[in-house]
Amino acid sequence: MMCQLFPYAEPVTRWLEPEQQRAWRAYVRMQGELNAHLSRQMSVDSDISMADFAVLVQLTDTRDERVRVLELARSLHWEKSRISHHVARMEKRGLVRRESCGSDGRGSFVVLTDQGRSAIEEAAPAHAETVHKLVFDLLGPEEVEALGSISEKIFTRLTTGECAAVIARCDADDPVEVVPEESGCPEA
Amino acid sequence: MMCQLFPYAEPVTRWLEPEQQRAWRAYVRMQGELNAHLSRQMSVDSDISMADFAVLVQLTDTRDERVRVLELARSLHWEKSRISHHVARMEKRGLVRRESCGSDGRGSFVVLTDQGRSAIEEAAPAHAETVHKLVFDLLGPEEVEALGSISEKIFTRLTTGECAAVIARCDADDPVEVVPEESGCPEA
DNA sequence: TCGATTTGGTTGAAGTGTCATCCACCCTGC
DNA sequence: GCAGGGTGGATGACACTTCAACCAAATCGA
Repeated sequence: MMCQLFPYAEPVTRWLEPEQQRAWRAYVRMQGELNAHLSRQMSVDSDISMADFAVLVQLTDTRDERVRVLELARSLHWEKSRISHHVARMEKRGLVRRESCGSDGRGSFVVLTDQGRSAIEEAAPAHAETVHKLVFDLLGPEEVEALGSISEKIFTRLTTGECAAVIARCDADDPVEVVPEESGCPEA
Repeated sequence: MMCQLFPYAEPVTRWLEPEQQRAWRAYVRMQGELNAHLSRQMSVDSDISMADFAVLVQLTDTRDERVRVLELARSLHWEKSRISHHVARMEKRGLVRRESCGSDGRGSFVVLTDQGRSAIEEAAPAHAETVHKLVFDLLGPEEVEALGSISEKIFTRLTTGECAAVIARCDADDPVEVVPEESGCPEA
C-alpha cells in the first residue's frame, strides 16, 4: 500500500508530525464548531436548515427553478436516498414541489415554490453576514487565497482517481469494484 | 448590527466578494467531502466510527483511562445529551463502561475497556495514514502552517465572546441571556 | 422483439444528533 | 436542617443520514 524500499516489511505507521498534528487538530475542531454555529445561526435567523438552504441555492441557480432529482444529488454530492428523503420533507413544508418528467417516465423534477423562494431570500443575507463575521472578517486576502487553494487541492484529491471510486456516491447500486492502482503513491 | 455611518438605515447586505465566494464554496465542498471520506474510510478499516474514535482518543489521553461524562463533553465540544446517548451506544458495544463516581453521587465516569483499547489501537494507524493521503501529502509546510493558523483564528472567534454565549453548549439548561455587545464590529 | 441490465427514484429500518424535559444530587443562605 | 437553586447526567421525541432493498421505465444485445 505504501511506497517503500522493502515492500514485504510490515508497513510502518506514518504518524503526524507535530506541526501537522497541531494543524490537523485545529482544523478538525474549527470545522466542527463552524458547522455547528452556521446551522444554529441559520435556524435562528430563518425557518430553514443548512441542508434546505443548499437545496434551495441549487434551485435558484437554475433557469426555470427546476432540477432533476439526481442532478441535485450530484451537484450537492449527496446520496440519492438522502436527496429523496430531504426533498420529501421539504415538500411537506411547502418549500418545493415535485413534478413528473415528461420525456423520461422514471424521472421527476424538484421545483421551487413561491414559499421556497421567499424562504431563501429571507435566509441568504443573514447567512452571508454570518460567514463574514465568522470567517472573512478575520482573514487577510492572502489567507483567503490560501484557504481556497488548500481546499481545492484536497477536494480534487477526494474526487479524482482512487478516492472517487471508493466514494461511489449517487449511483452506487452495485458496490464498485475497487481496482487497486499500480501504487498507492499519488504521482500527479 | 453593522458598522455604518447611517445607523438607522436598513442594513445593507454584505455579500461575499468573488474571491471570498470562491474560497468559501471550495472550503464548504472540501469539508463535506473530507468528512464523508474520513468516516467511510474509518468504518472500512475498523469497527468504529469517527465519533467513537474521538471519544476513545480522549479516554486514552487521560491517565487512568477514565473521564467524567461532562468533561468528555466539554473537551469534545459536544452537547451533554449527545455524549450521553453516544456513550450508551458505545457501552452496548463493549467499547466503554460506565462507573459511578464516589465523591459526587450524581456523576459518572466513562472508562475504557480492553475491547475499546484494542479498537482504537487497531483504528489509529489507518486513520493517520488516511489523513496523510488526503491532506498532508498534498500540502507544503507553509500551507500546513496556514491551515493551522486560519483554523485557529476562526476557532477562537467561535469560542470567545459573543459566539461562545450563543453556542452555550453543555451547560445550557437555561437559555443564555445574549447581551448585545457594544457593537457588532469585532475590534481585535 | 424480448429478455437482461442499467438508470432514476422511492421506501423502510437502523444509527446518529438536537432539543426539551426531567431527576437526583450538591451547595448555599437562612 | 431545610428550602431553593444550580449541576451532572439520562431520557424520549423528532429530524436527519445511511444502507439495503425495491420498483418501474429506459436501454442494450442478440
